[in-house]
Amino acid sequence: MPELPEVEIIKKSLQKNVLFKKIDNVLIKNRNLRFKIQRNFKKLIVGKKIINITRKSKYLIVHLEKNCFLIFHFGMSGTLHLIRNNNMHHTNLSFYNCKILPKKHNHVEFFFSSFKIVYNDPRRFGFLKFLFSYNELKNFFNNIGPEPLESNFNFNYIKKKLRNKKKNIKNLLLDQKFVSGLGNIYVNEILYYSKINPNIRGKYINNYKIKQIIKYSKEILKKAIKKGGSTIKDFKNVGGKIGSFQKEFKVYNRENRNCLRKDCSGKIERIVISNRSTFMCKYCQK
DNA sequence: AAGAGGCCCTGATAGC
DNA sequence: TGCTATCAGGGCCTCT
Repeated sequence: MPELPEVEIIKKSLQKNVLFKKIDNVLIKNRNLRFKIQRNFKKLIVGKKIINITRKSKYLIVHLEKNCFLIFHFGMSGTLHLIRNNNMHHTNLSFYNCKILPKKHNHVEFFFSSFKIVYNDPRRFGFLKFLFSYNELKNFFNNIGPEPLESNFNFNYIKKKLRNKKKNIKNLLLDQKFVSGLGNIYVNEILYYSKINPNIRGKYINNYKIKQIIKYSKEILKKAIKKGGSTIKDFKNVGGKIGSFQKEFKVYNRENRNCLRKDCSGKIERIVISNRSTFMCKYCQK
C-alpha cells in the first residue's frame, strides 16, 4: 500500500508529534507480522528517546538514542495512529482516514507521556525491525535502488540498468532493487504520463523515454507528497485530514473511463501484468 | 542470473 | 441472508 509519498506523510506527522520524546513503554499485542517481532523488542526500546525520524523509499526509520534504529514497513495495510491520554482524542497519522482507533489488528503500542502511537496492520504484510547500529542500518538498505527523487536515479544509471533487460518496464519500475519507493499506483501514473506501454521490455526503452520516466517520476511523487499522498479506501468515519492525490489519478482505478489527455478519444483499460492491475490508454502509451 | 509465479494475510465488495 | 469468488497501495522465496 503505502508508497513513497504516503510514508513521507507519516514521517512528517511523526516529526511533528514524537521527535525528542522518550518512549515510556511498549505493549506488544500481536507479534505476527511479515516477520515475527523480536523477542526482546520491548526491552530494546523502552526508555529510549527518539532523536530523528527519516524515510528511505517505503521504509520509515526512527532513530533512537544510543545509535540504534527502529524500522517500519507498512506492507499493504499498515497504519499508525496517535491516541491522546486525556479524552482519547485520536489522530490518524497515516493516509487512511480513520477517526476511531481500529479494534482489531493493533499489533504494537508505543507509550509516551501524554499519548500513545499504535501500529495497526490487518493483512500483516508490514513489519517492525530493531537495528543495533548504524552499520546494520547501512547494510539493511544495501540492496535497495535509488529513489526517483535522488540524483543517482539519472540517465546513465537507468540506461545501464535497462541494457539487455527482457523484463517489462512496469515490473522493472516496481522492482525496488532497480528504483525504490514506487508501487502499483505511481508506476501506472508515471507510465501514462511518459506515454510508455507497460509491457515494453526494458531493453527497448529509448533515451527519450528514459528522460520522460525521470521527469515524471519526480514530478508525480512531489505532487503526491504535496497533496498528502493518496487515500484509496476511506473508513466510514470521515473527518480530519486525508490525502487527496487520488483525485489526480489519470489512469489508476479509472477502467472504462475516458483518457484525460487532450485530443485522445481512448478509454482507460485494465490489464493484468504479473497478477497486478495495470491501467493504461493504449492510444497514448506506445 | 534473470525472470515468472506462488504465497504470506484479512477485509470489502460483487454476484448468485 | 449467506455463500463464493475476486480484488487490494508489497515483497520474499523458490523454481526453472
